[in-house]
Amino acid sequence: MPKIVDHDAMRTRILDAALGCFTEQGYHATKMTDVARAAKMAKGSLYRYFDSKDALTDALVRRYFDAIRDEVSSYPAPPTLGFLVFGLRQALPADRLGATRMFFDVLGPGFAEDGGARQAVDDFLSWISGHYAGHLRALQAAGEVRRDIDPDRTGAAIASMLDGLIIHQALFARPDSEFAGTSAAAIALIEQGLRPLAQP
Amino acid sequence: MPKIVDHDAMRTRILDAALGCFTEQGYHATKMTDVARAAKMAKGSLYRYFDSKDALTDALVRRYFDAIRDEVSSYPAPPTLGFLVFGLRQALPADRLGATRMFFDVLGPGFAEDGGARQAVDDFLSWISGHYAGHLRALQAAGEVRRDIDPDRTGAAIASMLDGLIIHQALFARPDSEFAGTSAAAIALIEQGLRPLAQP
DNA sequence: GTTTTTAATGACTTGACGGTCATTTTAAAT
DNA sequence: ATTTAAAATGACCGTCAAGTCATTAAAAAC
Repeated sequence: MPKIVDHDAMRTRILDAALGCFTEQGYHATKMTDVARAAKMAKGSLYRYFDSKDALTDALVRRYFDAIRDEVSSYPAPPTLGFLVFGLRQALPADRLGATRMFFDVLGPGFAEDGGARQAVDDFLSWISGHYAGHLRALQAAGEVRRDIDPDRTGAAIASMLDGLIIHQALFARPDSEFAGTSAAAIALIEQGLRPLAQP
Repeated sequence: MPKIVDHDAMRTRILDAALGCFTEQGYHATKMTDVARAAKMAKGSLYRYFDSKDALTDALVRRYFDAIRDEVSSYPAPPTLGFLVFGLRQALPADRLGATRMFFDVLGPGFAEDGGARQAVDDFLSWISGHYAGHLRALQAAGEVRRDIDPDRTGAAIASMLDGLIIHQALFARPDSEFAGTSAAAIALIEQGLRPLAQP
């Protein structure tokens, strides 16, 4: 007899609306009222699905990184250094900049709290570092990558360095051509750094 | 006849107090009352020296980066690749992490505004990128760095990549030993990437 | 010591937004 | 068509902090 709705679908609808608002106007500039309007419902309804703005944000951040992880996981392991480098280039897409700026916005003021959104990003970074490390290890075995690098440390280094490029572009938007040049230089540096010295 | 105070000294005193508060409690958790207490004055007095919390923050960020710029400018140009790399290592100090976290905190919500604090950081990044580019150009001439890299793009890439390391450590504090390992791997990658190929 | 002008003060005003809840609406079941 | 329990609503509340301003304190000049 009662009215029944699809709880999960509702949460998805709200998260989609929130992502749109946050990306367009920024996280702090977005009021719960805005999210409600974007999701075509009243503010009060939001609170049936998320306990607070923080809870909503946590769910959003987690969903975002889970999706990237799933996608990246589905790629085959790179058989050569060239393929690895190709993959790194793909990790610097223009369409991730809006979300990156948003995370900057979200995480800043939240640095006091330990759980929540920050943890989700932290988890992802640990994962991607390990992911790169695995590739590096395999490529070392194949003679495609210098033997004298530490795969774990270098994997973490690559993750942080690429994120540095993304963050800077997200916050200090340069012309696309300039960003492309900077990215290319960074990738070239990493590629040369990984390449084994030619045997005389 | 009127009472006179040293306006600049007063601003410095307030900025020092604000830096302490922001670093310790975070930017958003710090209220103007807190800054006033730390500076040993009443809240109303702050507003004689800074029009708003934003204005205070802008001045603080600008002062911080100007100081780094002055310091870095005073170093002699690196005569070899080894010296350049040594300098890059110095650019990853543990004592900059608190401030970095704070800037993250400040810049996030402010991404809507264009002037102000963000501009100050932007200016600094442009400057440091150019600074590295100058070193790279000189070292290319000296045969210490590969000729086939673009100094400007690579300078910008190095600045962003190092900042990535700093930001990650600031936000997701890893044990010092781990950060040291990741940094070392990153620097090694950059060094190998810059080094000219050995002539057979 | 008196005057005069600027500096300092902190209680108060103001605006804003996250979250609540009494009321109304909806739809499933019979 | 009626019942009924859950869902939706949005006006309202409480909180909180930035910024103001009438008043008081300070010190320079004489």
